[in-house]
Amino acid sequence: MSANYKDTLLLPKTDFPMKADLVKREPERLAKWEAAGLYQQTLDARVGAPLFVLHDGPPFANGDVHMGTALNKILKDLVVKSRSMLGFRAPFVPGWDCHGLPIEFKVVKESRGLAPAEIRRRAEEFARKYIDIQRGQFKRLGVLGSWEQPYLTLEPAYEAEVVRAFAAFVEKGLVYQSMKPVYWSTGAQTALAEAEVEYAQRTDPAIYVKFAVTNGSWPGEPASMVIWTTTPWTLPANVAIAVDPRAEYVVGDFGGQSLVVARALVESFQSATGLTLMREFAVLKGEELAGLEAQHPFLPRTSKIITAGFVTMETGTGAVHIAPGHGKDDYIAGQQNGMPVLSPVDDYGKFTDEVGVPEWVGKYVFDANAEIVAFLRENGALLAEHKYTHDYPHCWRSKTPIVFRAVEQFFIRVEDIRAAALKAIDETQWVPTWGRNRIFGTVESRPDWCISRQRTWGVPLPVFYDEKGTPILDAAVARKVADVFEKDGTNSWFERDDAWWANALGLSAGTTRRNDTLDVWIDSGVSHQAVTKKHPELAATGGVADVYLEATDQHRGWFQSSLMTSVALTGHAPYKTVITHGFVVDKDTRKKISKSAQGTYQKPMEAEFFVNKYGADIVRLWAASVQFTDDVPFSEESFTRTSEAYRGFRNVLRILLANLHDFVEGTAPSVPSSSGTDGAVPSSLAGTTTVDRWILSKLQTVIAKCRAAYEAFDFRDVFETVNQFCAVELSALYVDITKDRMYCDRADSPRRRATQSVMHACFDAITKLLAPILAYTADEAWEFAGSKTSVHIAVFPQADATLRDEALEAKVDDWLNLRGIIYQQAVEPARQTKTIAKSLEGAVTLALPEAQHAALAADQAELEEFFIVSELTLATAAEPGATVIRSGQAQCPRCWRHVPLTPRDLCERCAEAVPA
RNA sequence: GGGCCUGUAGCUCAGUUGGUUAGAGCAUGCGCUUGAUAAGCGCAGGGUCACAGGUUCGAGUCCUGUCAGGCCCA
Repeated sequence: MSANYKDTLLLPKTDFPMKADLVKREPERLAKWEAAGLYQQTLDARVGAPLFVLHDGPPFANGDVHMGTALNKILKDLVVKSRSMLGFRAPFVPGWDCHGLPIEFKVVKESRGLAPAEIRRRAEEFARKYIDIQRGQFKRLGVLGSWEQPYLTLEPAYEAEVVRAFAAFVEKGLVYQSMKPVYWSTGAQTALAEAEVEYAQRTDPAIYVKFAVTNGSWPGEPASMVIWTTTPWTLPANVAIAVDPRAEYVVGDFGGQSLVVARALVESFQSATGLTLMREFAVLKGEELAGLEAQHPFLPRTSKIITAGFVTMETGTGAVHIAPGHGKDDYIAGQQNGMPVLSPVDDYGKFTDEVGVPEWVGKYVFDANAEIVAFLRENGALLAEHKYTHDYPHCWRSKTPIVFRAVEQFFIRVEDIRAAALKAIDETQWVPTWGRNRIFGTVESRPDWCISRQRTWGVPLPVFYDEKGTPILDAAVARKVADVFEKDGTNSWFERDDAWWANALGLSAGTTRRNDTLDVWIDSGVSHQAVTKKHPELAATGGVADVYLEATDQHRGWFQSSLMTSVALTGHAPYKTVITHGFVVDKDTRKKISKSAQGTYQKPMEAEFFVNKYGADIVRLWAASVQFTDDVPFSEESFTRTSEAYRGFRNVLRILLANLHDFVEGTAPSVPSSSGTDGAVPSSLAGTTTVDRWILSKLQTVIAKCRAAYEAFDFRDVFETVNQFCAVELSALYVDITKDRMYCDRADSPRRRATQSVMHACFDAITKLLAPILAYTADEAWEFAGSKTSVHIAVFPQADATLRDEALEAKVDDWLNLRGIIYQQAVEPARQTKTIAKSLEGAVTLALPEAQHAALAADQAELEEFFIVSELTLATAAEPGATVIRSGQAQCPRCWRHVPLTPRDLCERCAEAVPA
């Protein structure tokens, strides 16, 4: 009888393609989602459910989405989708940070000499272009959200909220004005950002100048401190001299003068000045000098000697001239020591009358250098002068040398809110936990927040000045400005004149305004007010989001700016939980792959490149498989590996679907679906065998673990858990073991139907548990399973405790150990010697200790199936062991098992399954 | 230079309060199957747990230092 029994088998059957073809299929599915309004459906499906809000930190609207940005957005999407499937109503309103220097810089670079309003129009155009590009790329990654109504920091309503927040800061007395040095272009009469500074070689006079100490008390008095500087023009602003507290300073007779010079620089000092150290009067530590005062060489005041960490022993004398109005380090040192900030220089780089020497007033500072040097020489304060060539910052537009110049800035008084901010930090949950220390440290030590910028592309600083130039810090005025902005946009600030504004706001004639803008960190920092509190679907949070999720650099950035503004406005943090992730780093070097390194980095790093090559689900699976709290290793190899794991998931879903091709839910005489949506009533486990109940028990653990992992934002654990379950429990064991019954049993045999019920439960659970991660593939499988609605509106299954059976799991663990023994000791060696080709051809003898032997005897038939062998003989022995021979029985031509055959030459089971 | 953090098989990661031959998945090699077939199954190899000290009867696990890397400051 050579009938082809293959046609009588119930082989797996499905149209779910083995080849994913994600690059082609994902866009089609995305189009379907959009047409059906899937995002809105996910919300509509949770009407009345508790609200969960992840508030989006706005990415900057320039450039393409690179892998770091993609990681961030995918992680957010994993949080949102999983919270939704955990039963929450989880709206996601994405946003963009639109103002700021990088955009202004690009716009101005393309076309110079534009009026402010024109710069702003072009900047907005630029921002909107990239918002569209990024929006498309984020959507393509499978991120669901309110993409058509995002929040943009350039929208009038948003800008108005920024100004209202400023008004509230003013009202609470947190805002004050003070001087601070900035890069200043005398050629363009504007402040510059660091990005607008370029370095060029320049030769300046380097001079050694002495300051006579007025109150020292050591041998060799009276002595003079000696400073070295390459910017003589900053000497009129000198208020202090900084020394290294731990360095040694020599008080000595240098060619007849008593001078103080750092020990380490005595030699270079001697050769530069020609003054020889004849005698040492004393040696002092820098810290011992602190507190002394020295006479300014040409102004009627003294300089205080202070200590500072930035003093080096590379050049000069170890004593550094400090002019807080002309340098960053100087400014900080001045602040720490309560020094005034002097800046006797005007917009054009000319000395003002504050300079203190009438002849110099009106002189361009770089021209004044020579006069100052000459003056010092005449007065005996100059010890030496030489030419010094160095890289000096220049204005990228006017090519003129830059001056550091203090200008009026506005600050938020951090001290007044620091304690409340620190308290708010401890009331927040930080993931990972060390995030708390990170932000606590920065908030604890941060200086006052400088919130004004001399920039064009930003929210105008709503401050007016009276005729004397005194700023009018008035909350009510600022609120009126906000109302105008909300109605007419912020360009009105630049397009209308002072008279219009004075009139509109009821200020006295002659009131003026300036073109300062607010720090962009204020923009995004008040999003908890402008977005979380205002968007209708988020409003119930009251401005406190459940989660903020950004990269670790945001501890000093957005996490902090949001915290400070929220504490200032409301007294509490704007978030309950803050999650941080690391940066994407090169797998081989472990060095970061940053957006700014894009130009020099040779390998591709735009998300689009990988999405178009591997598919969004591969990128998502990659994001879910890494420990995101650390830096995330990245390489193209990551994607080939991830693709392998993906295939594993896909093939398991496929074989389950294929085995369920003739399954009708509810007709089976056995187990419940573990679906949490349909409230399936657990029925009996009739028809099931040990292996069915085992996989069901395991499945409950998988469900419980994954739910807990999602709750803890541990997506990697979900990945590992489901991967392990699919690869080992399902693919290598359950599906393999049940092939015989699935293919060969009568279609409606209780055993086969029970198996299908179990497989259905597995498919249902795995598809849902994977849905947040494999957003496209899970939905595709769900559709092939016959669902009319998206898997993304489903909820996760609940673990069913009644299906958990630890004793049974322990029993199967024993079986698995025996399976290992059989394959290692018997089957594999027999294959090597070609005794048998596959395990089903074998007759195995398994020898066991007495007790174990007894325990197994009752399960003889199930064990043959479990081990996938035709015959199993149990024997006793001291140690477990196994042997195999080729089965002597004839092979059933249908199921290929070696078992006794009926007269029809089929085994008994097959004879029953195939009509005669 | 300071603060916070990271360093376990080729890759991605587990390793509970320090305790027997350090695990998993994937990848690799060999073999089987051809009724999940551009799939599936089995077996095997692979780690001086960054390095060096220290505490301990015993350390991947605790302490100190070094090196490499990251973020934020200076």
